[in-house]
Amino acid sequence: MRNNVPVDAAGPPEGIDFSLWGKSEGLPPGVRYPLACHLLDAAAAAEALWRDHVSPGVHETIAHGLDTTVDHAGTLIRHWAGLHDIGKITHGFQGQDATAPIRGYPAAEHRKAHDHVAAEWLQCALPEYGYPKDGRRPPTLMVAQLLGGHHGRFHQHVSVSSSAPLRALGYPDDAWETQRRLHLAAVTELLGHPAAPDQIDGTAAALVCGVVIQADWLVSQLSFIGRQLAGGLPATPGDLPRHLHRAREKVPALLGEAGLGRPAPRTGSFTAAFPSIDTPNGLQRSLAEHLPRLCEGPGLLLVTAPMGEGKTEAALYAAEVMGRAAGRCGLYVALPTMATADQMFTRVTTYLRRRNATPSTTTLLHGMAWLNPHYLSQQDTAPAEEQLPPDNPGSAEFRRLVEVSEWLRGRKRGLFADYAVGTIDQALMAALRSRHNVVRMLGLAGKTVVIDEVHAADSYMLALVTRLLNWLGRLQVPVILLSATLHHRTARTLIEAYLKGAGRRRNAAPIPTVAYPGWVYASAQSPHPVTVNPEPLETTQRKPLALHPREVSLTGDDTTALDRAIQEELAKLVEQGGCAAVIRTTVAEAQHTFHRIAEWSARHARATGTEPPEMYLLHARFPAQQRERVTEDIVHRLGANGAPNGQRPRSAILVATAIIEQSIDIDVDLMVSDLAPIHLLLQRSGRCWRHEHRGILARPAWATEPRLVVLAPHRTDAEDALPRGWSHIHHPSLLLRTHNLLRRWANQPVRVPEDVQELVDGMIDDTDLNPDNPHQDLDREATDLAYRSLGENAAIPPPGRATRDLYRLTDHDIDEAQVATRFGADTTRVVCCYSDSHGHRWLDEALSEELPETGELAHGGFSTGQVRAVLSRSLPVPGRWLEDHAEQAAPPETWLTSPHLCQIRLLVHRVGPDGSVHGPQLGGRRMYLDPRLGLVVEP
DNA sequence: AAGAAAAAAAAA
Repeated sequence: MRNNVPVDAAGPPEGIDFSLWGKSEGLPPGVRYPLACHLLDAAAAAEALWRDHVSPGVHETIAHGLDTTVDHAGTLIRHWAGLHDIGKITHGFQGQDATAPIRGYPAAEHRKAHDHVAAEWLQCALPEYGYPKDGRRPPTLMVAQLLGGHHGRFHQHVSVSSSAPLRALGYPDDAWETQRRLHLAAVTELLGHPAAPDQIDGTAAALVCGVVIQADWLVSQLSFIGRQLAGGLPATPGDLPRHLHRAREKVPALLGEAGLGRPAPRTGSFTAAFPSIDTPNGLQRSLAEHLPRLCEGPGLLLVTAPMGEGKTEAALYAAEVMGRAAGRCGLYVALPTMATADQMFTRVTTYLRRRNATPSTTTLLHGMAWLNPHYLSQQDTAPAEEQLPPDNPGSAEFRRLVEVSEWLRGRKRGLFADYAVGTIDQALMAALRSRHNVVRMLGLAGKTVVIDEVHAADSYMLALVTRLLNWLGRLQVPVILLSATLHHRTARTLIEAYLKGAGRRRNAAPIPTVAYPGWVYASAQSPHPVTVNPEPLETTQRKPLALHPREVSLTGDDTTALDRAIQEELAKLVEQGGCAAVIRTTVAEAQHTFHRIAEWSARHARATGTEPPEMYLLHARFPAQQRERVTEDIVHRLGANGAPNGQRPRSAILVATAIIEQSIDIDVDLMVSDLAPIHLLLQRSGRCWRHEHRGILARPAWATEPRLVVLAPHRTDAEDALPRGWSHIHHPSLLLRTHNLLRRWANQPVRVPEDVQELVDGMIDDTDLNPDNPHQDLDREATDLAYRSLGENAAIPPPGRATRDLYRLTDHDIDEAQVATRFGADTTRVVCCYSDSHGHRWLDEALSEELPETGELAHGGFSTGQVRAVLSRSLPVPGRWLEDHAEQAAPPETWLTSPHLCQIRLLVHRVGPDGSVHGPQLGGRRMYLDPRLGLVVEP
């Protein structure tokens, strides 16, 4: 470390110009907040964040990356935070405020954004303060770049080889330059001129940038600046120490209001964490017995087990053990969908409430979180809350312990809460080359990251998960992965990515194969031992599953044979009672089958003198509210609670798309499904006799075993036996392979979980499964590879390559649309509205509720109620459908001002004077919102 | 030509 800091220790230098401002927006006319004050505020905030908020484990990681002690790292970070806006001392920036002309400074052409100026100027100025500019990882470059990135995007290094580099870059030796140097000197002096580090690791620099941004966001709040202004501003440089002192006094309260604390470790046994579980099951016992001994620092835990084996509780317990061992006691639970995230939020908050005696913050993170009634801020309190029992997440008492500050509800800040639950996308955005990704990475760094249902990720998303694990391993963040079915190679790839980030050598011993069901624990600390559960896991006894392929013609306009096949499977149900689900591949097929089965079952019931079965239809193309209602209904009638309460129908048939594959807790006596890849079929079969082990259901006599009938084509050798649309949903290679696999297993019941891994691995690896179409397998592999490389391209580079240059973390020489957490998601949300003969538009067919065209809030803004009324009727359609019909589908112009409404499009239905309804014709498609079927599309 | 489900998008 160097110590040649050229600053006079006698006090801050004279001549600082307090009319140079740092903040003016939102302040009263003519009032501007001096830059020097803002810089010291940010330094004070960074200091407090480091002291009171950053996790002990993150302290270590950053200090290690700066090759110094935790204390010295803190001094450096507060110093750097105090320099972040130094680029505002330019004619370009100061001239922005037209109300105050600049006096005594030369004009300049120079118009670079102030963050860019910081990056350039500091690169030249820091060496005078002892920052090395040569070597493998010159700290000068790293610090300049990380401060230049405080708006969320990094700038490229400039080459500064000329003898007068600053002049060459457009910073001549003028009054501006004098002020920049004075500010730099004053801030450095006031913050104790810490010695420059010898080297800086890029991943640590990324986290430090996150801290600087967090500090800047905190002290840029108008309420805080207002308080600082009210306390009086410094008049001379001699007043600056007092300003810093005042900022230091105020900042802890600022962190408190924002909800930024440090979660306390949760300690105790499994039974203490889950008092409602009398006897932990095999998985939970195994982890409780072995994990505490294995965890001596950070690591990765992968758990593979079928649904219903208590994986969530096991993960929450493991997170306590692993978080404590790694000094990161926060928690992020990531799920594949918004619906599953909502459910998990309730479970996790209930658990945390039991585990935390002191108030803590928990956020729910996804695009529609604000619609969740359990996730309200203190401001919009539900009036009925007082009557709720204290255990209900909506109750006042509950919220006192699980609180969310307004600040944490702001964009991109939710991961700074102690605990968070949300979509996997929210975690993946930390690993995307998108703006402010370092803010998210910092949020994750202080937590144990749990990713539930990893199997739900496609190859694009898996590439992003892999890169994220790479970084989390490097940053020593504990990770827990949960999966129902996972190809063994995928499991290995994920573990390797984490360990590689943690520094594992390529030639290290191979990762042992994961047994199913089972768990693997990989230590992030050298020599990176990997442990597989020592004894086989005891699992819930399940009856073997009969997987029965039923071959029938699936192509062509005539569906008689197909309809009849389904009817034959369901005949006994109609006659004797029972519940079944039929899963079709496309929405149109589900609508068609629903229609046919409803007609037939009514007829057949009449003929046999029984009650017709209740019919349900579920797919994504229903208005949101209706979809939710149907879902609730199904779970209520066919779920675990229906049986004991007498809610289970005598007979019922649910027709659905793959939408019921995830997150719907129902139990059917029989399932019929279109052909799909085996891991998805197994996932679906999880709803067959799901609650059998609880012994709460009386099965009809015809249902002697859990049975999944798979509707498959006659032939297994050619693609044209499959309906054309299917190939866009599942690769034909996987469908034909699965079909052959099913034929092989047709007379042999599938034991769950024992046979699952063999089936899942076999579908991909067995060379005999698709002998006639080698080109098809190649095509699938090529497609997978393409998706994977698209994911890798959208992701930040691996931590090793980021160590020398942060630019690649956020550069935008790739298309914005390519930087997404999901690939090819071209979805538009539409609302079906109804236009009467006068051209008035309504939200309902009965013309009783108007389409909101003007906002009812003060400045024409739309109220939550109005937004909710529209969004609750919205449904997703492929964007392509609306492509050439912008005008026809255009929403009211006033919607463009609302971030929630501006993306919504309209499907205008005309209502005639006689009440007849006509849906819109968009190009070759006629659409109509059918009250029973959802959005029907006719070609 | 044709299509499950899934998420997100404003910061100082």
